[in-house]
Amino acid sequence: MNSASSPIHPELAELLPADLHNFCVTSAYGKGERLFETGNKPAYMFFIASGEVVLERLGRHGESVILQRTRHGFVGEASLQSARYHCDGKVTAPAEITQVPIREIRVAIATEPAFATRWIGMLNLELKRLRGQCERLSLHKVQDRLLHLLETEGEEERYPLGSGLKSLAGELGVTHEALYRCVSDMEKRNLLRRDKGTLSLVASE
Amino acid sequence: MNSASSPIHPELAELLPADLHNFCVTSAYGKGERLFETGNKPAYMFFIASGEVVLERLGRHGESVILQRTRHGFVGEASLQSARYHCDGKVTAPAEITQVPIREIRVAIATEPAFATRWIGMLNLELKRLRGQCERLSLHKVQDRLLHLLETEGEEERYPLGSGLKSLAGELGVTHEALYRCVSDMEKRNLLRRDKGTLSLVASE
DNA sequence: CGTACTTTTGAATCGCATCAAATCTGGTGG
DNA sequence: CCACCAGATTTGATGCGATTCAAAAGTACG
Repeated sequence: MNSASSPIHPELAELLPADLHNFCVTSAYGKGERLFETGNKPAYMFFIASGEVVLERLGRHGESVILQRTRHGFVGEASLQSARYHCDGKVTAPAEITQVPIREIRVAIATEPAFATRWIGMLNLELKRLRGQCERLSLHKVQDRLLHLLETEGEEERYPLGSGLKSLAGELGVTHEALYRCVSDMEKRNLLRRDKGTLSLVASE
Repeated sequence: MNSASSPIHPELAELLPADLHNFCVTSAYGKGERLFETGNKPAYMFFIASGEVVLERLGRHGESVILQRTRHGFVGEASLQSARYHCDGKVTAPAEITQVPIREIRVAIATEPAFATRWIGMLNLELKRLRGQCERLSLHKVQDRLLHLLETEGEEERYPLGSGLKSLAGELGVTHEALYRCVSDMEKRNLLRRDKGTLSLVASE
């Protein structure tokens, strides 16, 4: 389903050194495609320009756990030096994705200190995001988790739903039923608005 | 309470370039001491050689959330390029800690590619650990979280308790009462052993 | 010895998971 | 264009498990 290559995303162009641009291949991906699977040997790093990708791990009983939902930026950064993927990368909404060969990234890090510093900056941001997610998951009520998400990840207290509330439920670590009920409760109490594909907090006072 | 400096931990010595060793200061810290506080400007990176340190963030209602418990390795790696700390670093068990000036680390990353690569490797490990923690926190039952912890973080299915079950409860995102009950249940059912300061799984078949 | 903290147990309550089923939706092929 | 299907959405009922509040017993430390 991949289409022809095209110019890379400006943010990616700014992060990568110029001599890496030639190794980039940008393609369109359809919903349901896999970027990689658990156990495979990582060969490419994937930059999401648009659409949505989730990192998913399967528990021993087949339940899926959403480790990360990305609509923008790299997924699987941690696989730079790994021998195998430790989760699956699945496209959940039609996406524009640029693949960059990991080997070349490693070389660039070892030869271009400025790039290494930028890469570290990216990892630091991801660490903070993950710490935030842990903090969120240690809240006990669905509403608290949802508010925390809107406050910390939302822009202007608005948060885009990639592929519906169901996938958001996975990210919040609750069942979709619980999230549906929570959202409709909060709408009734006029705390939350839901417009097509976006959740937003209603300004209180 | 800090005592005189001493030779740095071999693992740290291996990570850092030789010319950074002179900037390291190793001291003993007592329980309750703070390495840093939310809002402060990061000046040092802290390497825990022994003891225990937690990263803690206070919710708006004063509840504390444990973001990370470290008994070995760096804490607050993500603050390398941050203007401010976004959580508190608290010593929870008497510790040997080496402080390294952040400025020098930044310089070293920008001038020694091999060190940058090692640093990135460390960040990648931390990312994986955090993803594991998110996975754990999205389990719904205390017992499942505890088993997951023992299986993924334990060595030989043994896991050292730094400062008691209470702090572990925080890390698992449950109340200490729930954890106490869970542990004693599992002991009764002969699934778990608790020796002074260590939890270990009982081999099943 | 007293104080502060952890550990432990008990009882009541509440929120979420779970199971079930109905409705709605977008997309497919006839 | 319509029938149909797979998936998402929504609502309902029930039970379990964790939170919460309370209190007692154990423990470390000055």
